[in-house]
Amino acid sequence: MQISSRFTLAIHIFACIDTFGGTHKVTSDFLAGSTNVNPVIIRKILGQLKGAGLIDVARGTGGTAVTRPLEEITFLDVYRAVECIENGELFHFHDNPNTNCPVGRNIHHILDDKLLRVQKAMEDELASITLADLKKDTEKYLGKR
Amino acid sequence: MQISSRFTLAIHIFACIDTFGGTHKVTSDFLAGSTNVNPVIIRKILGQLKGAGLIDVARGTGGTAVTRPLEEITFLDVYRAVECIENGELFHFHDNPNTNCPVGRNIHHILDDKLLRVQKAMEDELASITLADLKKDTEKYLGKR
DNA sequence: CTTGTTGTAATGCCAAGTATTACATCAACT
DNA sequence: AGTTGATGTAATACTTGGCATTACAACAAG
Repeated sequence: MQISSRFTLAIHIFACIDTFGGTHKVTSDFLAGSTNVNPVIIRKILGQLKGAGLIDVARGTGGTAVTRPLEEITFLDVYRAVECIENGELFHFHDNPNTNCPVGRNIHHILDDKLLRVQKAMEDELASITLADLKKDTEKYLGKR
Repeated sequence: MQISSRFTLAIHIFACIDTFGGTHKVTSDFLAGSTNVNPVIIRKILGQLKGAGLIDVARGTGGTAVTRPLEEITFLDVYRAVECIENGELFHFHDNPNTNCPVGRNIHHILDDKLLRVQKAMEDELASITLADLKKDTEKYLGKR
């Protein structure tokens, strides 16, 4: 299974705030237009990002802004805000391995640390990318055309 | 979304082959017993592992064996055999970003390399673990009890 | 040719993602 | 104060993918 598009949507949202935050009011409808995704879905994601303290959303009047300096928000922050995996575990384990079988009884002991290592490698890489990097590259590509 | 349990199931299967391959005939029913998963699902996974050239499955008579030395099969090989993600992409992108919006038009250019880096970090870590490691740790834990 | 097994199709169920409609709530502006 | 344009959120529906299950054809060894 792939990681839900909520993550790429959230990043897209930040790119829009970076780009249009100064000139437009960035509303859920505006974002829905840019992403081509339903405004309610956008609002749900905005709610998650807000819940994680990454953005402010102006109720009533509308509009969105980032709360912290862009260098201080990583892709991992965004990923965690938006990806509601149970226990934060990347790998889904089969539920009830047979405890009467020595392998079934121990498979978690055998595997858990390895899976965690893989997950950590991915999360470390996510943590190495910040919204400042995103903004820089967004400007680079928008400048071209 | 989490990575399907097919992956942990496949690893569990290899642990069973390591442990019982010498003494039992490792059939889909046997594996279904150890994993507590339906035999048909097991056979489907066995088919994928076989398709990837990682195991031989004895049709008719039954039983399973690994084709290569364990040091030469990595978790990444198993992951790729079993996880049928389209294009092998870990991240799911929203489908039709608005090409009339400069951000929507460029979001793929902006993001793709970063997402690939994250995916590669994960896959490199998967590639660093072999079935020989799995066997070693399986023996370690089974020895204890 | 019997037996135990694999390969696979058909079907069903459930969870999660996404779309959509509807509406209450809110804050600014007139 | 009322209008207006937003957000927050519930309800509903659709689709997809994972997994379970039944059934049966194909197969290989005895």
